[in-house]
Amino acid sequence: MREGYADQRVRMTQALLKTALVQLLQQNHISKVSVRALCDAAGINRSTFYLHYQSPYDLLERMKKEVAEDLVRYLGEQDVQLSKPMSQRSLQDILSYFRQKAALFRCLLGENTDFAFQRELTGIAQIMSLKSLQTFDAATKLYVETFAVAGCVNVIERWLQGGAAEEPAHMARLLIDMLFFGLGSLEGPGQ
Amino acid sequence: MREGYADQRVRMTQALLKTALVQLLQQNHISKVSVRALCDAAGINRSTFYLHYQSPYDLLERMKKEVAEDLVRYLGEQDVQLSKPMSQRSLQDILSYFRQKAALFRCLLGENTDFAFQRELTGIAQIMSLKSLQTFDAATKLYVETFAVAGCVNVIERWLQGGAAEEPAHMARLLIDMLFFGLGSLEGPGQ
DNA sequence: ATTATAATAGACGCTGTGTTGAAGAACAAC
DNA sequence: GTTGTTCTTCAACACAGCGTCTATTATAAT
Repeated sequence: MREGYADQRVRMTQALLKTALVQLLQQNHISKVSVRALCDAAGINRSTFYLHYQSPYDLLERMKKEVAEDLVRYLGEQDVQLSKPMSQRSLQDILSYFRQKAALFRCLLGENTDFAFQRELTGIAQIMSLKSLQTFDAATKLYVETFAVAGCVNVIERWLQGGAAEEPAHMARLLIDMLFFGLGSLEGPGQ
Repeated sequence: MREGYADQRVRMTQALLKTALVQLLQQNHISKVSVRALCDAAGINRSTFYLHYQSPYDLLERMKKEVAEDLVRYLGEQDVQLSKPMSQRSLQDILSYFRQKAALFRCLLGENTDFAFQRELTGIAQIMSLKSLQTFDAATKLYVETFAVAGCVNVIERWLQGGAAEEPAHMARLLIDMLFFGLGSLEGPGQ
């Protein structure tokens, strides 16, 4: 069940399938990715696929889960603090991480998958939930979190789709400003 | 091609199919909705379906387009001004409209469809684009719009999923505050 | 080298697809 | 109402992909 314990062949097979899926998702929506095409692209026998996954969806979900876990681990290592006022530095770290794995995130956040990964990220944000929100009632807190995460995730997605041209520091500053001070604080072309 | 010109039978058929799709989307992801099941649920012959649509996806896309057009028409009638500081009153109108058609929007924005409708709404917002953003460079403007629309749409989605319990006025105020003044303005349980 | 396990090839019935042609029913227009 | 048109139905079609299975081969772990 767990990744690290499998034998060499298994890891190879799964890696090939993951790569193939990312590749196919550049062009087709996940719903149009057939087991056949996936296995062809991976150079894997169709029977073998079923030894590991139930469907392309299943594979995609597991990839999301892995990426999410990896992200959480990274955030832990960097000791990123979403609590208290989120520092620009922390956000910048996160953005750098995203840019580093741009192809994967672009795939998982892109239009060819579904909302699920965005929800996954929302969940992460909730776990690390902003301390400053704890004074709100539950309903409001949920709305605020949703607003913040959805806004950020979608901006990040656009940033990645556009090739992540801007520097993480620049994006971090923009996000922080919008988040904490609102559009009102942005009057005029800031910089 | 256009809806209004079709004969009575056509309108009946399409209405039945739309209702059936909304129904099926309560439980299944769009990718799992087969033409067969859709036609069974609608009480329509499978051949007939292909006379009007290419696939369940196609049907869903057209529904989204219709809803979007209807929304734009409504916004026009209400003379909603997203330009200048968006008034709470305008936003409240929009939210009331959403609540009024809650079942449909919940379906179109929910987890069983894809990002497309959210993008559609982003497009609408861009057309009515906030005047106050025109001073920004193109890239920043896109990010700001993305942030604002994604945040709002996702909050609205959660609101609808939860049964739209809060009053539109309350939600409008919350959104306006988050949008223009940021999370910093929300300290403490406001009301 | 032995053993265990993974990957392959090929076949199976099944379900859904998209199209077709002929027959029937409902409609709009007169 | 009758007429001609258009829409819907029904049954059948070849075709794609699915998910499972068995026997066989290949390869990693010990």
